[in-house]
Amino acid sequence: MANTKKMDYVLLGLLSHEPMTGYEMKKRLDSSLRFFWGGSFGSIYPTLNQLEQEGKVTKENASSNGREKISYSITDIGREALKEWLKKPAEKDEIRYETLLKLFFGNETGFEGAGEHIERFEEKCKDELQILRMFEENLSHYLEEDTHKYYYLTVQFGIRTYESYLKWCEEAKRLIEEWKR
Amino acid sequence: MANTKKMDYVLLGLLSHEPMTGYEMKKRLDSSLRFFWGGSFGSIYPTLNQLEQEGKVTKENASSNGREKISYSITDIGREALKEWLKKPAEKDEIRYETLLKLFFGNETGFEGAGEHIERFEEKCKDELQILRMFEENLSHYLEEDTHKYYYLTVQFGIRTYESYLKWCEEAKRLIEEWKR
DNA sequence: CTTACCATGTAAGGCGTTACATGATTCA
DNA sequence: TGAATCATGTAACGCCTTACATGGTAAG
Repeated sequence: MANTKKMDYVLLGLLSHEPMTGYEMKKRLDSSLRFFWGGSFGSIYPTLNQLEQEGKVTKENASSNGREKISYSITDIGREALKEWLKKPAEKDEIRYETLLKLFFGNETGFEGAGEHIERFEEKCKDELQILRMFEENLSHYLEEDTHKYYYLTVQFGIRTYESYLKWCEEAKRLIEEWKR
Repeated sequence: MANTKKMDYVLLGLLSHEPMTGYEMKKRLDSSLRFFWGGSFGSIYPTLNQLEQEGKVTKENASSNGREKISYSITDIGREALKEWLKKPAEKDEIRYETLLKLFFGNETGFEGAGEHIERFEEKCKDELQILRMFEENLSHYLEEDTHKYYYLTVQFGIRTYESYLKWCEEAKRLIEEWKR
């Protein structure tokens, strides 16, 4: 149950904001949602067809100049299904950090190796934080729109998180130096 | 590549600390590693057999009083494979938070619904934080042992993270109250 | 004219959970 | 005596990524 697919709700959610193509949905997953969710074309397109058969979305040919393009819109049935799901408590919040895994078993490679993992992680965090701060800045100009408010909350979450990751990096590096001696 | 299975390295890593049974490995996954990694019996036992066939672990019958029990130990080949993997940069650090997903699409259910998700999340965080602080307290008495040092770093990571989550919860609730008016 | 991007889709295969199956021991 | 825990394992099934396949347009 906790491991059932969520892609249908993700797509319905995106379409609840505005009609768009599958390609555009992928872009949203890679930008706005990238911090806490993901997905590939291989799961987007089949799910969209399934949603159409269930009457939760409608297709509309939006091709222009011979470039194939399908615009999807959410239906009342789809919106109801989305709302129903949204009302239920979140089932699973999980993190999977290979960095922490490698750190946990760090004894095999020693403090040197552990330090390298932390430094690489630190760089990644700085990059992500920069992206999130950009989102924050952009969003701050459009906070009147309600959908942006929710987006803003998730961006704040990300910023807080990465900031605390960076603080941990400092502390961890300090501890390791201490242990090296 | 980033999505190849890691279970073999997880099990090798656990066995690099000391020999143990598959059942015990599952318990470690559910305690020490629970914050950043997971796994079920359905993936542990088959992987252990695979590792044995690859010569990376050895089995030893450790049954007592008719209770079936198999103790696994890591071999030199296994330790080499583990080290090799540990030296490589982490490929994927990802979070999947259904809570944030539901929050992101919060416009469909409004501030009330969003607030409820945040409060449930807050409770979960408090529980997790309490567990982590217990680990921290226990570990602090045994920090001379090197393996515990690495464990300690990951616990610190968890504590920092949940603390910042809780701060975000406060801020998010405050913002929502403001927006409600 | 070539690279990047827009755009849709399928097929294969791996990974991992859930559920099932079995049985012993410990503790209340 | 019943529940919880120890202990191992398999089978079915679902989900998702990767890779492949195709073709148009825009920009440099």
